[in-house]
Amino acid sequence: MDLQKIRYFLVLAEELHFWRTAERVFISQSSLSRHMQALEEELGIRLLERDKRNVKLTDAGKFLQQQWRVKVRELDHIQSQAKKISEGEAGGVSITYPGSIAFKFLPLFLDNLNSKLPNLKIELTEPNDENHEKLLLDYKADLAFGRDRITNSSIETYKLYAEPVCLIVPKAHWLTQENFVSLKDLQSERFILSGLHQKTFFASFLRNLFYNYDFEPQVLIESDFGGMILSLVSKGLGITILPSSFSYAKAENVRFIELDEEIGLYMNWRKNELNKAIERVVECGKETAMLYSEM
Amino acid sequence: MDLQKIRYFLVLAEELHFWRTAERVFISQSSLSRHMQALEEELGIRLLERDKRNVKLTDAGKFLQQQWRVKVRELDHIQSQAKKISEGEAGGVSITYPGSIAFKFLPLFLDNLNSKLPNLKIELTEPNDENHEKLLLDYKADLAFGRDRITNSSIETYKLYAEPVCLIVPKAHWLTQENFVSLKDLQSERFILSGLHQKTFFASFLRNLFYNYDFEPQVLIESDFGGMILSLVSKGLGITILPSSFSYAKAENVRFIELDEEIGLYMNWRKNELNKAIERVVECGKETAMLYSEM
DNA sequence: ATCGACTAATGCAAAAAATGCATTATTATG
DNA sequence: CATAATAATGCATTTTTTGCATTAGTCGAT
Repeated sequence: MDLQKIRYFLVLAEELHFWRTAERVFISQSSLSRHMQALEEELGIRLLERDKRNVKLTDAGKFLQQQWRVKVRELDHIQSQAKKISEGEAGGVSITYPGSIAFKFLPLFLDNLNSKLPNLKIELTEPNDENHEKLLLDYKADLAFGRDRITNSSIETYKLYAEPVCLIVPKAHWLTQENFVSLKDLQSERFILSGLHQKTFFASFLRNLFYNYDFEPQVLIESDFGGMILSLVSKGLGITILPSSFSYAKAENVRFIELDEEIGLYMNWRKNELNKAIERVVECGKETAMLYSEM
Repeated sequence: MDLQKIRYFLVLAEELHFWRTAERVFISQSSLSRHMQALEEELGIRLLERDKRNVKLTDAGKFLQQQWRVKVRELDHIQSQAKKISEGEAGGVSITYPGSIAFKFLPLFLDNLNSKLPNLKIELTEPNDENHEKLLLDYKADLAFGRDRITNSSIETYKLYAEPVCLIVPKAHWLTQENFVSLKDLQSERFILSGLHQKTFFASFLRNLFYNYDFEPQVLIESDFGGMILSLVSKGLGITILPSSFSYAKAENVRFIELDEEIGLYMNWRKNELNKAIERVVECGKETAMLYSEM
């Protein structure tokens, strides 16, 4: 069975019109017609109800449209992943990262990486839901920087460094590193936090933090995007808690106050990976962490 | 890209020998050789390292073997599901069920179903892990009988009936329906239970039960298979708790003592299902439940 | 070093499949 | 009833696939 036929079918299932479809896929109407006949024949399944004027999908056709659409995408994705493996250091890796490292560690890392493997194509994404584990296992990502260690037997993990978590207040705020005693004193403050209800590691870290200090913060605004939070704080709309990495974001009019708590940065990637470029990228990550820690 | 080529590749990736592979797939060696060349060409990916004497997979080849193997299976499965839809009431449905209903409700249901839809092919499985939800969503099952209601927006659920949960003891045991007061009196008894650590609904039901009566049972033996548990009880190896349905299993030498707790039986299936036979099967299930309740 | 056995690739001719044009057959519309 | 629309089909042409026979490397035994 030819995948091409399936692709044609998927277009036809959208268009429901042989001529337009034929045009869209650059073959003649007659060829398309015969492709569809052949496909139905091969499967032994009626896919289309044709009267001489209209085309519509049978139930089985609708089902196969839904299912095939997904699988064809997956097959394409698999192929592009295989290509990356095939091309090794001239290929590519796709990397996910938390927003906090975008200002210092990540640029340092990319710079380092680029000088070591100048031909490697790099694809960066900052995932919203931080489900790194799934992204790695589905080959949507090859290397995931994250705030937590993934515990999965087919994923390798490495701690790069730890950094303090900071309370961030507007410059004009009464609180300073010197007069800061405990989070408990901030019960009446308004917080801007990244979605506490979320399942990300940082969200659960925060929940836990407030739980330990035994109070519920007044959350004024929620945002997943650290840069946004920072800018709201600088506008005096509230205070927040973020990893100290954000101090490199050059936000104006804010003050960072270090807490006792620390948060780690981890690097996660698939074990037994066939894409050999990734090993090199991992090495480079470890090296960058050294560099970073010494700065 | 022809799926057939991929199938050939998967065989070749196992055999690593063109002649043997060609024989296994009933084509000539030359044809196979050219198929593999064409496949590599199309993908732009080297799959095989050939010297004149040996064949082995490249890294990309290994990757594609792993991934394609899965996807090809999935595509086949999709196709067979489409076939069932296409054939309607002359097609088939696959049904999962918990062991407890195998003695009375299920035979009644199947009998009823068979008289209503005599051409329908039925595939029965008793899943170990009871992850009905996933089975339904992956189209591994079309209708799932289970002890819990699945709450998923694309799954429809219907309560068939509720039945008491029973304590089951050997005939010679001192405990009877009359002298039974509370589970608490059974702290010193030895239990044979279905794996309490499991994630099945019945396991969590049991955990909850013991939690409410505020004691931890002494679990002597664990088994997932109700029939086995029953036979162990009849041999005097311990006592157990199971849905009262098991009383239809005609186990010798055991006594059932009804508890106050009840447990339901639910029927779950996909919403907006294209396989029209399933609607009829569902109806039939509801009808059977009426019948069953009146008996 | 030489020979023979083994194995993947290739030249070639025959067979099969796909393609597009022109045409047909059917149906909806005015 | 004429017309426009549209999917299927006959047919000649082109492209692809197939298997046989052969070639060309490679390994191992002598």
